[in-house]
Amino acid sequence: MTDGPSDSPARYDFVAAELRWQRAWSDASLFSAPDVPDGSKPKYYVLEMFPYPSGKIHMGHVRNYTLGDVVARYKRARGHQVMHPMGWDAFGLPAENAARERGTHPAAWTYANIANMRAELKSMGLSLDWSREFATCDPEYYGQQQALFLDFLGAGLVERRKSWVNWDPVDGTVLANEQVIDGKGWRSGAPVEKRELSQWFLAITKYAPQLLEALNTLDRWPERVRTMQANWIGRSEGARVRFALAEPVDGTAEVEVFTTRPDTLYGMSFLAVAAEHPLAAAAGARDPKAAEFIAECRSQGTSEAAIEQAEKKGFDTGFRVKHPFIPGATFPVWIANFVLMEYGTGALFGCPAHDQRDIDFARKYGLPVMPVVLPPGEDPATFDVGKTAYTGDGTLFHSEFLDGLGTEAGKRAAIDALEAKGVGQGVVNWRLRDWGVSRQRYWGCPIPVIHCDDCGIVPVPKDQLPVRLPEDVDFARPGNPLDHHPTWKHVDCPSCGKPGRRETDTFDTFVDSSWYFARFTAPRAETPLVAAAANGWLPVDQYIGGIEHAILHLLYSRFFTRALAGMGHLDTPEPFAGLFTQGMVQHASYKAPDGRWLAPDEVEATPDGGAVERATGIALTVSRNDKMSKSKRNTIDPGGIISRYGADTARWFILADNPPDRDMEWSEAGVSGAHRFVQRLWRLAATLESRGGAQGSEGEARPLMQAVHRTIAAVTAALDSFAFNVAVARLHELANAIESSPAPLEARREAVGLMARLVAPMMPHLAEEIWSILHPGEGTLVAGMPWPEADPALLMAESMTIAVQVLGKLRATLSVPVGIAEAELMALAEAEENVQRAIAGKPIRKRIHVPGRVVNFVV
RNA sequence: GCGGGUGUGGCGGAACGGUAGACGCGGCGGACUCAAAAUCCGCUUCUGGCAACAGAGUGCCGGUUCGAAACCGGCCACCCGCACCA
Repeated sequence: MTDGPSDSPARYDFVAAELRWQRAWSDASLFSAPDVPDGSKPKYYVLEMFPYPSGKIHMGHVRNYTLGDVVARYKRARGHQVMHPMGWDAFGLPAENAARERGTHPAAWTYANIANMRAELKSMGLSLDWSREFATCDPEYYGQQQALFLDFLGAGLVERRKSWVNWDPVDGTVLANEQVIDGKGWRSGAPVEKRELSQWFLAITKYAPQLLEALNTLDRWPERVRTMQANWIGRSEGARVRFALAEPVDGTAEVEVFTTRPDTLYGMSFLAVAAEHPLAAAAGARDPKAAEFIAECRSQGTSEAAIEQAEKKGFDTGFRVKHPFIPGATFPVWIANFVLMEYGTGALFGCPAHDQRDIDFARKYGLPVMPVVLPPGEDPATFDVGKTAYTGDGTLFHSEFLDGLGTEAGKRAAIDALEAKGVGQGVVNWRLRDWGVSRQRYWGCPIPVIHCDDCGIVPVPKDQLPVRLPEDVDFARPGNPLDHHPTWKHVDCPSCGKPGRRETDTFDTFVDSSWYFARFTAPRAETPLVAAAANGWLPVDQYIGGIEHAILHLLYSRFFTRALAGMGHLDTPEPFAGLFTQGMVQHASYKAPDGRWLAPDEVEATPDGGAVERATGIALTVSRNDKMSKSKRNTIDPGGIISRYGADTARWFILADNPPDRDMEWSEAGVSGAHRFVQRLWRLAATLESRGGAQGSEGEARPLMQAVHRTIAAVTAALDSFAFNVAVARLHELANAIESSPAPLEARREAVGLMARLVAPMMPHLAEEIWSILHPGEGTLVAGMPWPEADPALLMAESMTIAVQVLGKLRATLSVPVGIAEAELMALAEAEENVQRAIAGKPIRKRIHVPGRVVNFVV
């Protein structure tokens, strides 16, 4: 048999085909969603986290949008009315960096990037409803966001208070945490200071109980994300305890602490306050050494990681507090760098024996360690702690009226006693802090308020929205361009008409991404949302994005949705009914001995698994599994892959390589393997007629149809459970089965047609191409066809393979008819030569039979 | 530091507590070709053995079970997040 008619092309021309089918889908308007689901079919809203328009799409985008597109196309085929929109998370720091570095305006830079990335996304063949596209930097979007903010204000969900920021004293700007490198400003190199600013906050903590409680209802979210959110919200029961100062300090008579362990009050050996605490300030005013220590804490960086990883340090203020229960006993007040001002009251009492941080601190500064909780089975006369605190439950001792109580009973008794004395009470404390949304930057949504000397803070009237960003801004000067713009901030007070000042802070970009999914349901509306559309489409049925958003973005969006529901904008309290978190895309990175990072195309692999620089032959340090990043130069441009191999190849490789929730490693070899499969499937269809087998008998058709229908069942189950790599494996098996099948032509034609439909969510262009080869001139699009159904009659097997074990070790396998009697099976199994040898004449004590699977003899 | 996760051949991975390694990548051998590419066929966890087969094996140590990659306890390594990166 030859390869087929000599005039048939031997290769699939994916470049022409992909463009052709993208146009056909667009002409048929297959992917546009109605404004409100019309009820003809169940609605399904698929959404991937929208991209930041950095300039080019990266592999993480390709993975994210491929996953979403598989879901969208599959659900459409399963009879859903699908909404699958796309937009741009377009505000943010990089646009300002580009403006400072290259002199391009942030808006021009951003919209040029969007144009480029839109074209790249279109080349992927995604089944998106592009008519709903918007960018968060469109005034039509951020103006509606300003309107929402005014509603938040009206609902009492906005507060203004002071908080600490990273300050670059040379550049005169606030720095993001990522702009602080080793405690220094990334551009100026100057040591970063903490500075206190008045900032806008959204009162997410008012929703803390609901946000925690409702995690139980999110049964299509990954367990780990729910756990992380629950820990982040951090509900803990404990007590607030007011310690009287031995001597009043600046008129203050007491310090309040929060503790989750009021039962251990008798083990107290010190009290510690944060460096930002008023008592610390009072100490600083009295003692230059204290002020020096506070300054040192202030250079520590504002992130929790930086604070907790820093060496534990303290300073004894000389102030003392009285114990609430022990008459006459007083304890020193320290300033400690591990106490967070934002958590609890910014002060804690130290019980070294039963808290690890406290004992580290106590050992370092020679403070007493007094055990008061006796672990089960320990002797009170001998129990002591060394370097490790005992943090578990036990029986209280050395604790007067608490002696003999267990941990829980002790907490209750201590709280009762504190309340009776009027020096404390039981409280629920939350780790969650209010959301600071102020940013001192240009490229963000202006916060729509005006400051007036007489009226105070005045909201911009809704009919004056949007508050547009000025276009003529100067990035040459350091600081916030809005603040030093000559005219923009000078406006009259809307209330009294006297000269006032615009707020020059803009919103955190997380605000932009906290409601975009709702705006997609009515992207052009003159109000932020349209209730009928939002309620019709929300919640998002399947949301897909990176695990790095497990907490902040997802929690902020949940808060926003609840707040919007509370204000009557929509009905659904939760934005995302289903969540899938994808892994990162990684690539090996290559570093030269002189510290240069080399791009993959500058590198040659060596047989021993290493790599050398192609130009010089210098051996390189290869590090596998590095996150793709510009600084390590290990990024692969998806655009190049798509033009060289086609979108289907890129999509197929990304799906085939590994489970989508795990990190994946991009490999050239894997891509070319995927492309081979694309060509092979196409050939299967294109050469069907010429491959012989037309004379095959009807009897040979049945095994092939069984294979096809088993594949339908397996691929359906795999797609339902996000096991896309397994779906790919099953389709490989089916291709193998079709190629080697002697079935007649018609059966093979049917098999290839069904295969095309199964492949369609993953490789949509190839599916159309194959379908059009099999059904020339019909003009039907696979993208509009229903999902194939597996025929139960073809799923039944005639025989099965049973594993035969002796003592759990495999000794033989048996192929038996499906309906075989147990006794007959046991006899056959026992008669096997290998089984007999393993039994070695010993009596069989037990026979275990797992139907359809295994027989195990216990001797 | 705190919180969360992951770990299976040379590589990516598959496996309702029931035949570990499906499927693919890579490699080796062969066919076709003047040759190459493309394509096709075979082998490919490790050790011993011509083979039949036997032993070992899912990060490490221990446990539960007739049977553990999966369940439990204790470790190790790596990855993600930590509130102004998006």
